[in-house]
Amino acid sequence: MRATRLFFPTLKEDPAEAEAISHKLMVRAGLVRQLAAGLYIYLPLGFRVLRKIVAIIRDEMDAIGAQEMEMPVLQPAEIWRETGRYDTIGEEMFRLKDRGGRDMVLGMTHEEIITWLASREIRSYRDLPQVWYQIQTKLRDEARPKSGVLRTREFIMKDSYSFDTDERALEENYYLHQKSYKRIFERCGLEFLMVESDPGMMGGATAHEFMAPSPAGEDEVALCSCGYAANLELAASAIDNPAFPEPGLEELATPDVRTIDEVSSFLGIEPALMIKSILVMTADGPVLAMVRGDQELQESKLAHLIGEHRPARPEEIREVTGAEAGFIGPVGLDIRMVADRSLDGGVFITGANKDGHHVEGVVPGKDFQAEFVDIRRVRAGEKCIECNSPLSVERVIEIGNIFKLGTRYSEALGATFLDEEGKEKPIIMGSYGIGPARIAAAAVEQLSDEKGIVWPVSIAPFEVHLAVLQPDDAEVSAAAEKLYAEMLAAGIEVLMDDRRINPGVKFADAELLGCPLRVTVGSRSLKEGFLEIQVRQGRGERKVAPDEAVDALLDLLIELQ
RNA sequence: CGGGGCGUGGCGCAGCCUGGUAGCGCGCUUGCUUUGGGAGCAAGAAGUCGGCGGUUCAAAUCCGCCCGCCCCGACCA
Repeated sequence: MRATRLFFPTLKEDPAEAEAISHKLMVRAGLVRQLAAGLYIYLPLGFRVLRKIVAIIRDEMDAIGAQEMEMPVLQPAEIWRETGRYDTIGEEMFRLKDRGGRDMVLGMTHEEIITWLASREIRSYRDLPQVWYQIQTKLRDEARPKSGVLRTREFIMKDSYSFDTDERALEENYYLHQKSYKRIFERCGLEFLMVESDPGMMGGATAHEFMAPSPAGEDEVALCSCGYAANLELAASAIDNPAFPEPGLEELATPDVRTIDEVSSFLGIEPALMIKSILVMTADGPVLAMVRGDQELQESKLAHLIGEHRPARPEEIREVTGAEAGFIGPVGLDIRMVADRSLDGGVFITGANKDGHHVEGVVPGKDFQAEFVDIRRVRAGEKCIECNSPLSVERVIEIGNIFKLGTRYSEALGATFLDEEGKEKPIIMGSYGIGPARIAAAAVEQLSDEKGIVWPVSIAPFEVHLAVLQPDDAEVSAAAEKLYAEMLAAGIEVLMDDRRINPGVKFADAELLGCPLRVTVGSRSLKEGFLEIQVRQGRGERKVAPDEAVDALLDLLIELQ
């Protein structure tokens, strides 16, 4: 490709609306343009990257025997009602009516459709196992699109679904996907982790996420040197007990001190000796959630236990506890109570449910009854539950996930098969997703430098950037054209910058675009009989004779793989 | 959905407080020069100042409503 014919509008300055590195660079390098919140146009260079990523995914999916198909984006609401998700998902799903007034939705995922298909076509255990996949656009009316292409309302996604006769076979497919995903992310040149994850609305039993470490990520994971790795949504840890005082209920006047910080410094005690009480409302009434004063509540863990909930409003807090938020506690309350395990067996200070007062000497399990479960948020430095080493916490971009769905969808949609004994059974399913745009953004986040993007060879828009410094100089032009033709013949993907612009601009654009190798053809070095090859990553440079350039490039490309 | 910020040629911004002929840098066009790290000179094109309404002799500027975009939080297969 010649730069004079390629549409790649580069920008000298960062776009005002961009915050994340990948967002800034992808816009500046002319890869994408934003149409509206969470909607992006992929320009030629961006689309080339996306296609390469998709090709790698397709290659690896095919390699584990998955079969690609294409499914409608527009779907009848009826099928989503059958699994119950039409009602549970809410505003995140785009909904519309067709001309006949029928309720339709725009697909945000395809469990319903694929299971519908399986329910009609799979009859016998002889038809199984099957693994079907699609690489298609999904639509979600995100509450908050952000960070460029990292969270958008429309995005392509590879989704695969496995259908098996039993848990063992599902286990096999799950494992195959794990291996396949690892190969995909390795081939894409990413640093990544596999962590335990919360199955969430997928409603499955086991789930893992593939995460690319990056400060631009939205998720956090807890990691241990022993290999323990989990999304903070469900990560667990061990924490030490403080030295507890004597038990024995005693009311304390704590006028105008409400927060944990205020109370602990007012009383001269450490926050770990307090109980933090949070009142939330569920469909079944109020629930008091409690963690130690120095800890934070992990909402997703609580949600697992009590279902959908929201923080109580001030007047609700008053009604339930008789006090304002700063003075509430478990003692004497007759509502559902959920306490973090770290509270079991200690002696604490907490709100007295009386304005201006706290109560000390509170023994959980004795002075109040509660369900003791893990509902606190893991923090760096706490101990691993597997090996007791200190945990680290890292910010990550979710680039893929795998779920064991079980029979959640097959039962709802009647996807069954007859086993060897002629008995009807629900198909055991798994669901596996990868976001190509997130792979691209994660690569930019992880590998860019102050000059621009540094693409891995496997997903670079072009492998070689051929900078022709003096396109009007007959000798330079001839040498460049010859090299260009040789590269094409050798199967090298090359972008030849033949624009009549200053060398400085050419170099800056080359570094911004981030192709792995740059070849410079200029009159100065040509007179001395050489060309320069620069490796984008690290920017090491070497001189080669024009005749040896293609071989040198091929060698370097292999080296960089 | 709650909180905050922003909206002025293609891009990045100033001007708004204190109302009075719309400005800067980059980019773009033409010409000449330059040609190994974002060139110089000259001449030019390009803006309903997000929208609607109000106040005023006069609104980019003041007031109200709305829309859009970004950030934090909630949410998130």
